[in-house]
Amino acid sequence: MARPKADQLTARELEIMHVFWDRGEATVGQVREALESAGRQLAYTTVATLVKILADKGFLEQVNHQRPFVYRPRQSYEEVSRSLLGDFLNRVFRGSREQLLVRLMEEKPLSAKERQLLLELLQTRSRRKS
Amino acid sequence: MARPKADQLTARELEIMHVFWDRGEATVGQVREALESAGRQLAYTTVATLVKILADKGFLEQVNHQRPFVYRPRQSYEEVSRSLLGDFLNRVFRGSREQLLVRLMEEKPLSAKERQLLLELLQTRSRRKS
DNA sequence: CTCCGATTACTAATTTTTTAGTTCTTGTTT
DNA sequence: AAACAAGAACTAAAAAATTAGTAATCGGAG
Repeated sequence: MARPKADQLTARELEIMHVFWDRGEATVGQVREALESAGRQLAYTTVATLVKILADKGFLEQVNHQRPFVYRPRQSYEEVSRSLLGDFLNRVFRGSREQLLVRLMEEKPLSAKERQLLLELLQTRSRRKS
Repeated sequence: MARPKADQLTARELEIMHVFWDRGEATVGQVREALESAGRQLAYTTVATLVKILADKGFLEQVNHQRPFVYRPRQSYEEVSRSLLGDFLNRVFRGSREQLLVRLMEEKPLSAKERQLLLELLQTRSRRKS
């Protein structure tokens, strides 16, 4: 038997998607430039290939018919990152948010902003004590 | 050019590692059984291949010389999960713990235990106000 | 209208991943 | 000692991932 299909965003695909989530829409050339500014240098055709794959997988859609084709995300950053996080949580921490939280927090102390957010989460996301 | 090397734990490798982290050490046969009980059915040789790869990558080490060989983790769950989380945080959330927290919490309300943990984190992990 | 440059489509090469079969070893049983 | 069975090592094969070259196309410059 061989490797089975699995339709997830890979590391490189995610880098591409970040460009689209930042800009809303872009051409292959613009993506290539953006990646270059961010320090990742890829050939134009490489980026084009990735964009095509992402379109095939349903993460991007073409919005015009004139040449240079413009693409935009079909799924929001919120949706995709939530889904990726869910997978990751299961794969690495077997679904334990607690475990994840412990690991997440043991690196650096909380910033003021993070502290603020946690306080807020504690209030809004906790089960009401009826 | 071709695909470059990247030495990370894959999904399947991680499943194997979980068995070792649970038991401390095990033979290939024991790993195969454990996976079967957990619902994943893999041929003996498949598991053997994975174990070999993990040993090559430095995640497992052989502890004896009699057959059947016994292996144990060389890196703790804490270390590996922290490292994986760090990568994930960068790749998906570009390092923003806040973003991750928001996504993590918007699924389900906090359990009592999680609530407790957060309270504790707020106290111990916050910067002291000097 | 033809050629040019940009862009898109097609092809390709290489490594990894996932899965498992085949062969080789080695200790045990008759 | 011969063969048997369990396990380890070697081989294999298909799909995915990553990277990019080459070929086709299309709109505009001359």
